[in-house]
Amino acid sequence: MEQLNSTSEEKILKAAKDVFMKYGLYGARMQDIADTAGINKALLHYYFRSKEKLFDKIFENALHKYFERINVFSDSSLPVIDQVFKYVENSIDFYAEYPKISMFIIKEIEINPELFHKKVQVIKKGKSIKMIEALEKAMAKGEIKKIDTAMFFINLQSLCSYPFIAKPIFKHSLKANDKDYDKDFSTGKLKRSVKNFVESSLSKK
Amino acid sequence: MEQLNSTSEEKILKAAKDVFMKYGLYGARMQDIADTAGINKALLHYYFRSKEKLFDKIFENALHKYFERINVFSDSSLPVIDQVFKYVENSIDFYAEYPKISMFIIKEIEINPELFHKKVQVIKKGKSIKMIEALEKAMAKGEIKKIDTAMFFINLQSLCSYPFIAKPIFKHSLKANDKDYDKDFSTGKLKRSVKNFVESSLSKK
DNA sequence: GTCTATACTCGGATAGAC
DNA sequence: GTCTATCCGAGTATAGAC
Repeated sequence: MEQLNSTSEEKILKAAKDVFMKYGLYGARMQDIADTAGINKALLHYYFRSKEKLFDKIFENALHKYFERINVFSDSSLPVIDQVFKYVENSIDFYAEYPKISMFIIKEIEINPELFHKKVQVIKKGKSIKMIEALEKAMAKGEIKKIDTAMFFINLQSLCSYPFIAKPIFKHSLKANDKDYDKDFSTGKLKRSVKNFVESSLSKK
Repeated sequence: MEQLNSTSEEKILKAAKDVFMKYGLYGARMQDIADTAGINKALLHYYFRSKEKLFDKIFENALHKYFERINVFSDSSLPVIDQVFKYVENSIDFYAEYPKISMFIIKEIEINPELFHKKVQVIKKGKSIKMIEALEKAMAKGEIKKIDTAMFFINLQSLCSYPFIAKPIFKHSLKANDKDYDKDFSTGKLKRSVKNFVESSLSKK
């Protein structure tokens, strides 16, 4: 899957992302990355010195992208529910594009929690989740139901990301072939159903 | 983490499960499994001949356990909503006990889809999901709202399993330390919130 | 910058003693 | 059944030519 109009470094990063996301740090093979990138194995070391360093780069990029998405919550003047709707749409579009990102992060945390904590501190600098803060405010003003905002957040993340993660299982369980699942399971349908969840969880009547 | 009152074979299976679930087939190391089991590397080969064969055993066990859980749906005389409630409780208890099982299966499908399909055919023999069938029936009788049952099933699985899978991320994002998360995130709270989802999705009024 | 050839380490597997 | 010692292929990394 060589990309013709890109530098070797870009090709390597793209290939490394795919291979590391599939196999993890220890499961991935440098040869596999080189083949995927369509270049020679020695070149990997020329650009990134070692497997660990290359992995580090990929992992860091993934963390950035993920936490950026998680924590965007615009301070617009819209009602908070509409803001959550917007968040849901963006999240689902995001996961449709990067279905494996959260799994990748989760797996690597399991293997190397220290690395994760170190890197996340740099990225997040102790910021708390904006959506939760906004919901707390709205709740205080009586705009929405009284809820456990952290649990709501967990539920929301679950609904938005798990369908993409577990796609291979669902595909099979629901006895649909590739085409059927991808057709049935349009992101549009998912968005509607998650929004229903938001509505019934937050709306007062 | 050697278990004193068990045979070597049992120790190996337990250790192999932990190590394979953490690192996957290619990332796992036989030495690591042997150390975890508190036995010698040669003994692994004595009992299971090869890494692949040992992995196969573990993967098969996981599939069995997982699909058994997914597909239990009692034919009791209870209203279908109560049956779904029951299903939710059992599922959450199950995932609390085996938090990594679905992730393990998903990752390995990604790496070796053929193996998965072969094994699942043996396990499932083409059976479709009982809960979905029950819901379709109830819907036809007008007992519940008109819904997309497959999407409902996906949502339900998401709500029940993702919180356990993503625990390491949530722990961090919600800025709680281990204790806090485990306290806050009681399975009781989760069960209630998922049941609310079921209620508002299915109940006619 | 990119390649081929090669050094060296790691990890799966086996032989053989007990 | 369980261990130590060892073999050998696979995988990371480097040297050096172009």
